[in-house]
Amino acid sequence: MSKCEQCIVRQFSSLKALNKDELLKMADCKTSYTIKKGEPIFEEGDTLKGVYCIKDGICKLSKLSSNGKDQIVKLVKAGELLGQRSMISEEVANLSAVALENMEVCFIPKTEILGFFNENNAFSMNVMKTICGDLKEADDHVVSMGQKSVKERLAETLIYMHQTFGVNEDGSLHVQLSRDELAGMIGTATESCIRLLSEFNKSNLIALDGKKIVINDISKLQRIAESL
Amino acid sequence: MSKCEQCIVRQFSSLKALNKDELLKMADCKTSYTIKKGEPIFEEGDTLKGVYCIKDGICKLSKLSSNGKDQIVKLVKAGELLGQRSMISEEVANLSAVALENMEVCFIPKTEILGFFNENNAFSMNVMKTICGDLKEADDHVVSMGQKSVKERLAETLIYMHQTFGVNEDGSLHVQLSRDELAGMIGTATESCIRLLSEFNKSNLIALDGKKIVINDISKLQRIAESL
DNA sequence: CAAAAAATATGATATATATCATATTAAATC
DNA sequence: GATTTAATATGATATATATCATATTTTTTG
Repeated sequence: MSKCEQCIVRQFSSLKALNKDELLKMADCKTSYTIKKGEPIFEEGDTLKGVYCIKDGICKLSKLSSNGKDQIVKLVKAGELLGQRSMISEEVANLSAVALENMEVCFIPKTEILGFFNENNAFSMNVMKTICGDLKEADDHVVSMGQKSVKERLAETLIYMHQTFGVNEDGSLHVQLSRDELAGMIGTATESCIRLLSEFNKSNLIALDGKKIVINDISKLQRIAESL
Repeated sequence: MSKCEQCIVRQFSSLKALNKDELLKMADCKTSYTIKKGEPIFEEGDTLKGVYCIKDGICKLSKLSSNGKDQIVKLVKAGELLGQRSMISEEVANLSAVALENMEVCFIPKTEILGFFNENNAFSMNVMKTICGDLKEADDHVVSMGQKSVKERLAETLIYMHQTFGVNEDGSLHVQLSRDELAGMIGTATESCIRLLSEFNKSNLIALDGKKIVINDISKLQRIAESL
């Protein structure tokens, strides 16, 4: 069993505030497992008994709307934690987390995390700042959703994916979503999403090759995203 | 100068965790003032030097989108605090806070709040839970914005205002927004908002009298809001 | 109180987006 | 590898929503 010390999650998340003793304690009670592409880590309404460290892979956080469709609220990558909000609020999960690729995650029981929380001020401050960052992002997301057209939101989403998750060797976006999922991110019908992608393709803003998307002209996309 | 002990904000906000000593300390360094309808408490980009307690009145939290329009993200009423996120994130304000009615607010310097934060665990836990609650609300808001039609969002917003801010003696919604502001809440054009209000009025779901809105059939509105 | 300005309202029309239909391609399964 | 199933793509059309124009009402200002 690894000691958590060299783990990517430790480098990027709130956990960087933990000391050696705390890391050892955590390593002792963690459970590691793999999640296959398409499988859930947890689902909305689930009672979470701890938090999940993402060691490898990317997942989507989504919520089922009353119209029967899923809205993807956020994508989360290796190095981040899941389930912190539910733990602090002492509520069931508000969002579902589903793997977009094969993933490696560790589960840390709530009691352990809450222990660090009470004893290690830097850790609790980190958690707090992460959640504050999420809140700011979510507020900005509401503004985009309310004020931008579908085309603007698509441009914005492509840029977000490019900047946050980067590209493969061939220059294509590393996160690969189905057209349906992409539509679920921007809040539109799948056909509309496909049509706009074709349009961006025809005007050479992007290049399409199956599920692969290469961004050719990010500054023009940026201008579209900002209603200019 | 009042001692904060009996203040409505103390009863409803994170401040309920403060003890008598802390309240006296806070009373000592607070500054109270009034804000007239339409005036800002702070604006996006402002560096906040503390948090604001709302003693009386309601304000809107909004953000200017790149299309030049304001999206209202949230309404906040007496008993709540403003500026907590910026304080924790150590960032400028992400949203503007503008009074929808004449308001009474108290300003508490950051240093004071951070002091309580470090010494009083119940207080910091309360702040944290409030922010987690805001995050959940914001995520749900994103889902509505992405998946619901303008009509559904209008219905939802009317219900939200009814349930959160209540009604006057005559049964009209207590929060009074201009048509323009209401449009800015649901993320639509002012004319569309006006038209849908007329439609709801004609089908007797609501009654309109100037800026006053009376909800006649909340269960039918609920059904509209939920795409049923 | 009158004049000006702003907010509300409604019609006409344009545009964006959703929906339905169907073809084509890619992926999964036997 | 053939068959089935799902994903992608595109056209035709319907619907929702935005925009522009203008009238009416309300509010503000002098």
